[in-house]
Amino acid sequence: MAVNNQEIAIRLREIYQLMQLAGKNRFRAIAFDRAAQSVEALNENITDYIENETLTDIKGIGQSIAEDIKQYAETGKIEVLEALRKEIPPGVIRWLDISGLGPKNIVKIHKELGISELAELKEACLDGRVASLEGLGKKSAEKICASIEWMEQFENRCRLDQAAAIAKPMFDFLKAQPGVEQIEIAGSLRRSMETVGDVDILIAAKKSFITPLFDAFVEHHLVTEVLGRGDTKSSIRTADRRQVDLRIVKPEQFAAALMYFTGSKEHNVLLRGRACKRGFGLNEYGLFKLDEGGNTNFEKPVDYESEQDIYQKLDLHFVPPELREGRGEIEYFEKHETINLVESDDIRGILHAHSTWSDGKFSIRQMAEACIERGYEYLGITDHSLTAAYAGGLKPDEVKKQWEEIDRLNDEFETNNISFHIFKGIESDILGDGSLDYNEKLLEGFDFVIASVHQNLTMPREKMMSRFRNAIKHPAARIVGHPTGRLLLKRDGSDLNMNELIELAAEHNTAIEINANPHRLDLDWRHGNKALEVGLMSSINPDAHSINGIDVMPFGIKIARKAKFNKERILNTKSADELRRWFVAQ
DNA sequence: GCCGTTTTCGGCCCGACTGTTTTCAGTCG
Repeated sequence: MAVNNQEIAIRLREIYQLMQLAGKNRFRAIAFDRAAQSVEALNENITDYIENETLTDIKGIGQSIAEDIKQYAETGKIEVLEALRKEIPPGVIRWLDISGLGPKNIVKIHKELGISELAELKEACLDGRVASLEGLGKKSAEKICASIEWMEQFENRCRLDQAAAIAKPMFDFLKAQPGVEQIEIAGSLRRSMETVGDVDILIAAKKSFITPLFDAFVEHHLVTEVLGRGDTKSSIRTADRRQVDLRIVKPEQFAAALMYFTGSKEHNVLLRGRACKRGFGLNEYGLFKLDEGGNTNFEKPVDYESEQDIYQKLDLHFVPPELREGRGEIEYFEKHETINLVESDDIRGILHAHSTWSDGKFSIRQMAEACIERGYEYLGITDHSLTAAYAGGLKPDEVKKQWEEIDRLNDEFETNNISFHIFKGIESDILGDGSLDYNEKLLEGFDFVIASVHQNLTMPREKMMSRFRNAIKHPAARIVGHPTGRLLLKRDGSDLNMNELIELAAEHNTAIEINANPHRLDLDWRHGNKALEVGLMSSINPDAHSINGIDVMPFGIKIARKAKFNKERILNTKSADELRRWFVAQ
């Protein structure tokens, strides 16, 4: 049986979650989580390790877990996992995503109330059963209920990276089928929304190919459920409950259909209104000339070949899919040919990465070498600061030792004529009063400081703002990290006046990062217009805790584009020398 | 269950906050 790293990591993490719930030894449970993390961070394919019997070379995997992995590769099952699944009903695992509710109380509620579904839990919160349990009360029940409601809002949505991971194999598979003349991903995934509902795939094919194409689609090995099967559209669900819609249109309809199904709804409404004013009708089948009575012959669309052609007929330049949100893009592309958005090739270095000095999985050298391999010119190491004890935050004497290591590595690069530089950075906690984590003298010693909030994210808005004001005004702070602290589909971020924050940051020449981790994508792209207006600088940062963690950069770049950032306003498009100058300029 | 310049046992991320309590357990980052 062919297995991949992701799949193994998912099973190991499920064991971890179930062990927590089953009240097994905490450290034994954590061992499975650690093993899952190691497998995820692995650069090689785990099957190599299985075949060579070298699984225990992987940090965090010992004899026992190695056996479990082998068992899974051979039989598709893991004994421990199967036993745990019998003990804990699958519905209860989802409760772990409820913020404010942990394993202990989950088990208490599950056992004492005899419920195991999310909907039942919400019911029990509302009717007072949860509040009546010992150790829980009215406030706890309210908090759980609010969190469930928040989760329900996003029930059928997934993160951009999850959607992309499902779309890719489907897209590649369909593209290779006979009769496919054109194929594109449409919908919110094409627009690079941070969360995606359904994955939409659009194909242009002649009539005779339609049935075999839909057949191939619904029989794909990832499909676990066929939700619908028609002549123009079929929908399926995958094992992880994601929905994929496939539409097949006539080749001559493709451009209009792509435009229509890419959306957004708001963008489409504006386009249709614009078409109307110019004597056209626009829908998913094409662009049509209207007569004076507003009628048209739908058999005879206006000639066009691409989205670009359709935009042109509407007196617009091509609007990149990321910007089709009905937020001023029509007015802009009426006047301008292009917006010059930042591109992957513009990125020259990495500015937010952790190492084994705090909670990263790889040494500074390994992270630097991974950056060199990926063609980057520099790396800013930003481990956690003192207060982040849970993440192994650096004590002042450790900071100095880390600097020595960085100096040695930089010397080594220079001696060997490797044009690569490691910047000494830190991700300093913004403390409750907005001060940073080390004394002024130590802070001055860093090349740059990323200031991030990690604790007390739920302070009232005004308190939170005064905290950020102090941090932004701090001369050492050059970048604000993940401003709201949100975790997409899991936790709302801090309540902030983002407009004020952006203005203040621009005024103090402090950048606000676009955290490229697909769980965060924070700064939110919706603040792009304000950021553009005041000339805010940003930096697209992977917040990498492993080598693989560097490879989330494309998600950050997409969000930066969506937020209308050009190359000039992104710090890590600068050369190392330019950056050094920017860090010291106030 | 994993790991080890502390190596076959005894640790393992630890301090703060919250809500429930009346001295603390559970959760979070």
